[in-house]
Amino acid sequence: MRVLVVDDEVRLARSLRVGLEAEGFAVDVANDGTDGLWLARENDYDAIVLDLMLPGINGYKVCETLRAEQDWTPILMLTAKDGEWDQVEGLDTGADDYLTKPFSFPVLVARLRAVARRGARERPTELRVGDLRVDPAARRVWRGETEVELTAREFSMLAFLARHPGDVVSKRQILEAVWDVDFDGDPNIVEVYVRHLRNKIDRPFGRQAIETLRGAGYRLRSDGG
Amino acid sequence: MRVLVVDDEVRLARSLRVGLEAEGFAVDVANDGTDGLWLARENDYDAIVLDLMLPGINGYKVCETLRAEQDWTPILMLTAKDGEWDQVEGLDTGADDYLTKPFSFPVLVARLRAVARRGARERPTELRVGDLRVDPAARRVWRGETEVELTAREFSMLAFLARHPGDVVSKRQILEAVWDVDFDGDPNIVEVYVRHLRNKIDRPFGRQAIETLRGAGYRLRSDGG
DNA sequence: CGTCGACGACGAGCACACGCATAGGGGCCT
DNA sequence: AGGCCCCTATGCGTGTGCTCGTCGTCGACG
Repeated sequence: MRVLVVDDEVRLARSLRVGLEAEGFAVDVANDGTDGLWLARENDYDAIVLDLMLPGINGYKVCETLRAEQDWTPILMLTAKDGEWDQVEGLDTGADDYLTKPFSFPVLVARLRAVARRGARERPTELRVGDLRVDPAARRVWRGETEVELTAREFSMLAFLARHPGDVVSKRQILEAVWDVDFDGDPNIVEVYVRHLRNKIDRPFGRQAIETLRGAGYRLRSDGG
Repeated sequence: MRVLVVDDEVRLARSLRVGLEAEGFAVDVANDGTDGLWLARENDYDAIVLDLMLPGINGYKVCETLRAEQDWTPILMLTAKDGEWDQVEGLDTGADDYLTKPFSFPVLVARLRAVARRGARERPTELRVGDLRVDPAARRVWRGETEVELTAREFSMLAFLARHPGDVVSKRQILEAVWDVDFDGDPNIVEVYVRHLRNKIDRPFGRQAIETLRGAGYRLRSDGG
């Protein structure tokens, strides 16, 4: 169980290292945000304990950056005063849990085990394919900076494609994912909706994100067209 | 140290009772939400372990009800699948901590001690979505500076929406959260209440906080409209 | 290099189910 | 007894999903 501790308070960091190692964790320590980010990128941790207040890059940004780079390592955020830190905000940044200082060590361990056990869940938050952004939770889509309105079916289909960027997906796969596993209508419907999608996310922007592979299926270009 | 365990899984409840008593807790057990609520009202516990999925009144509602009655007994929420339960939502309902099943017993004990030690906290939580303010504890709502009067159902529904600002919530989700997990009546009821809400928090202010997404559900604009 | 076949693109039209609106009855509490 | 709230029931408009027929285009093969 590998853990990265990012905290600038040297004494606290040290006692965390000792304590966690006694609990059987393998611990790395960084004393500022830059180092923390670097270590997090280079290694594969089971969890990261991240202080919010840091010299250089603060914990908030570190977390945000990792998530933006598709790194979903579980993060336990440490916050100094509960007043100025909004829990919701913390979790929204992409942290998996938070703890308010001062905290008791057993609680930290318990929480750490909990977030690590849950593991790096892949986040549904936002799919990015080139300059195409799909947010399944909010059911919103952007091409670059402009938002695009899609109907339920259109969205469902784009979301499916966006989950397989650069891959060829057959008509059958699309039918099963977007319609039903035992869909037996006219497969033509897929072509119709591909067209609708192209009219909304490609044509107005003079781009070509959805490619046709004759006899094989469709492919969403991973560079977004 | 008195603890109330509310869980419908009889075997789990029993082993929790045995384990916690071995740890020195005095344990009461309820097997459904109704009993749990009743026991919580009648007695003065140091903490409550509350399962989310319950027959009768679900854990979500139990928690909400207690808080509405100004009962701040620390609550540790147990959630079945981490997928369908949003941690933020759990904490905002008024729970003090949460634990995802399956969990290890020592972790449960540690967390339980932690929330109990912290004690009955005074309630801060207020949900803010744009200029819309929802106070789940006090059951009050403001649009800007003017307070809005809502009925129980209306409030429950708005609170749910406010816990997912900017996200689409399906009619099914709303039914499960606001009504019951196994609600089987006419989903039309959701539309009716959406209308009521709009009449109270949107129309008088010439705003549009609740959006309709055909075939998908509803969305509370995160800027409040 | 030309022809033919198959697959996909396209446009328009139709049906329907989804969501909106409103009214009214039943139950609970005061 | 009255009022309030919750839910059911029904009609209505419209956006959405889907069907269908035709046209265009790619690719294979002689």
